[in-house]
Amino acid sequence: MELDNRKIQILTAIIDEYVMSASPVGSRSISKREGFHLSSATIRNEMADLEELGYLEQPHTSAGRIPSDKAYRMYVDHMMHRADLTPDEVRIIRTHMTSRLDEVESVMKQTAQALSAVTNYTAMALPPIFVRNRLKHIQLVPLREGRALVVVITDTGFARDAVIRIPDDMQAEELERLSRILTMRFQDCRMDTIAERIMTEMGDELFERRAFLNNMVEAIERKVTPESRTVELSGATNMLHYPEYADVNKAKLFLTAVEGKDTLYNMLRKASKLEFSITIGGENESEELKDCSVVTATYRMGDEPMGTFGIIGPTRMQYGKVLSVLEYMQMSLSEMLTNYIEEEKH
Amino acid sequence: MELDNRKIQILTAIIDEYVMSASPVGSRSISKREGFHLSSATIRNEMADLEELGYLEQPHTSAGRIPSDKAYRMYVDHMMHRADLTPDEVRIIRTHMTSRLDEVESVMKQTAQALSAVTNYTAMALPPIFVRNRLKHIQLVPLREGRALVVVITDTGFARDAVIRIPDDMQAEELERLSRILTMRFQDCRMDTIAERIMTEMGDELFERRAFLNNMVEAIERKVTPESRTVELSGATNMLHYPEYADVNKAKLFLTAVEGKDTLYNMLRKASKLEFSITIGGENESEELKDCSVVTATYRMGDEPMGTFGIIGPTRMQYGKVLSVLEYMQMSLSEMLTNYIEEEKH
DNA sequence: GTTAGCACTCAATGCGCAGGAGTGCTAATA
DNA sequence: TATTAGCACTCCTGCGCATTGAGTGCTAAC
Repeated sequence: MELDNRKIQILTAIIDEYVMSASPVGSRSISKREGFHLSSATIRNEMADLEELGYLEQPHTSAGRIPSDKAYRMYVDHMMHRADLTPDEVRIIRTHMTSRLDEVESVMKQTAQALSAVTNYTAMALPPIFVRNRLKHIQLVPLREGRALVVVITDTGFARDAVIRIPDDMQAEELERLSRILTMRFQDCRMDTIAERIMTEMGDELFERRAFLNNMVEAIERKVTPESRTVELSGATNMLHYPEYADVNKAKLFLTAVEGKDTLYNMLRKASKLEFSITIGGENESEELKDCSVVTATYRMGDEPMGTFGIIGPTRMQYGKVLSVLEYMQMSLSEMLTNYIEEEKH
Repeated sequence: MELDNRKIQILTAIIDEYVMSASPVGSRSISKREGFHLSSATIRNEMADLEELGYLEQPHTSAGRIPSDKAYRMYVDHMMHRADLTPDEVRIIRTHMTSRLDEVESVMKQTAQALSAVTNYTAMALPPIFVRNRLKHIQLVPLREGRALVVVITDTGFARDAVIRIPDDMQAEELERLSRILTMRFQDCRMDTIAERIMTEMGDELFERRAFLNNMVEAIERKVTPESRTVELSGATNMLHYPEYADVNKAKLFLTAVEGKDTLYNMLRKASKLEFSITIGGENESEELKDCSVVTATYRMGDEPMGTFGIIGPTRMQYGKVLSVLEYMQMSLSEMLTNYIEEEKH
């Protein structure tokens, strides 16, 4: 026995129905559907087959059927069609995205908010990761006795800075000279290796300034690495609308899992290797998300993937719609960011 | 009839009991308590009086009594005693507070985390508000053709920065000169007035650079004002442990109120005028928090109040413990921050 | 003023029963 | 041979009802 055309049609109908209603689908409701000219008995036979094949499950004997993870997998791989965004949905996204581009963190926050508002699921977003960026410019600015500002600028046009201590005898000219040397020597060096390279390559040369160098390098590293594992999260409570989470304990498990953002961070980092990813129910590594699905997309600056965002919802999810929304958002984010660096680079 | 000593003793006992058990307190359980040598009948009479006075409520005729908001108010104002922190609690707080002081946002995040971990309620924290700080230094750093970084440093030692566009013909020397002039002229000027003052006092003088000035001033304003209304939130799901929120709809209301951080932001801003504040149940302005209590504390840098943090819990809250925890945290934060500026100022 | 005793109230719990949605199987039908 | 009508069966769901027990208020005695 195998999955013929009619079985696929029926399976699709069951998934559609279940996604809408959240309750087990009976044979009668399918046979009454537009486009099916089969009696409920025939559907029943087919459903029994689909169950045997592992695409359907029965909560108990006298209930209808619900799709299994395997069914959703089949659905997203072969049966699903994208659902274009309505003008309304586009409008919702647009009204959320108001931040200026140079405030990346807040852009990502708004991305998450827009996604959760438009999908009614939980949304998350990873800010751009700078470690793979390259150094464009480094500048030390004297502030006052004993303090200076160190500013690094990446090839993607973003700046990070930190106030650092400097030796009392260090003058403006020396800082200026150092800025020039560091910029010249370490331009195009990747941000994640710069700290080490500065110390090994300059440590001996500037032996008497070693402590200062160390200081500076540490400050840069702190600002550039995603130390805090930031994940912008929005709409966690959206999940409480769905009958899957009518039970407080279920809700607690889910909310606790997303509140401790480590799980999400790891998932997104893993997904950042892929343009899009869909993880269904039991495919999730995290125990608490075994009856959720996670859909992610990765945005780029130019050719370089920079960060990932996505949504979490019940396995019973509107995959088509969600994918379209993510695709739209990926496109506009990537475009915005890419234009930004093009402009930066002239 | 008035509140004599015995009534107060009984009321305290009922509150203690109810805070522990979350279920209506009967006369028997009080009469059996250590220290009471009264029969349940006597307690019943007293309880009837307390109800008449508005300190107790009865969910239904054959249930015990629960304390009213008025009772809690009385309790925190007159009956409560602080509960010293256990070494364990101090340790929990310490292990959470690991961030460097110059990364204020992450310090506040950790403050909220520590508070929620140690109290098992929901915690929130407002980062320092810079508008009342004074300018110490302003620096324009040339980045490359058409761009510069503007950095402002406050008397409290914190730096904010933004990338701005500059006219193509603007050279490094001009930026340096401008930095010196701006710093000299507007040093000690309050951050919330600086934008306006720069425009009125320099606008004519630097007529040909007016557009640029405007640009710069706007960028500063964006970074300095708490536009994003950031509230660090932690442990929202802690509330789901309490029987008050066994119903998903209750939970949803609470979590939604807390997720849209505006309510919290406003509450904290209002509370920032007070060293400590306790708001009980119906005293809350926000409808969704009418059966929560909010306890806040304000931390300072030197003499200046800088921000506020606090916890939200069910009205049935361990007020004594919570106040002690907040007091401890207020002290250590204020101390840390004050030392920080002392050091900055030499 | 305090307490023992008692009748009363009312939410919570458990049980049984009817209703209904849905199934699988069989036999008839096209 | 595939489809379908029919039917017995399963099992969740909701409802009504009686039972239980914690707690009360009141009265009368101490």
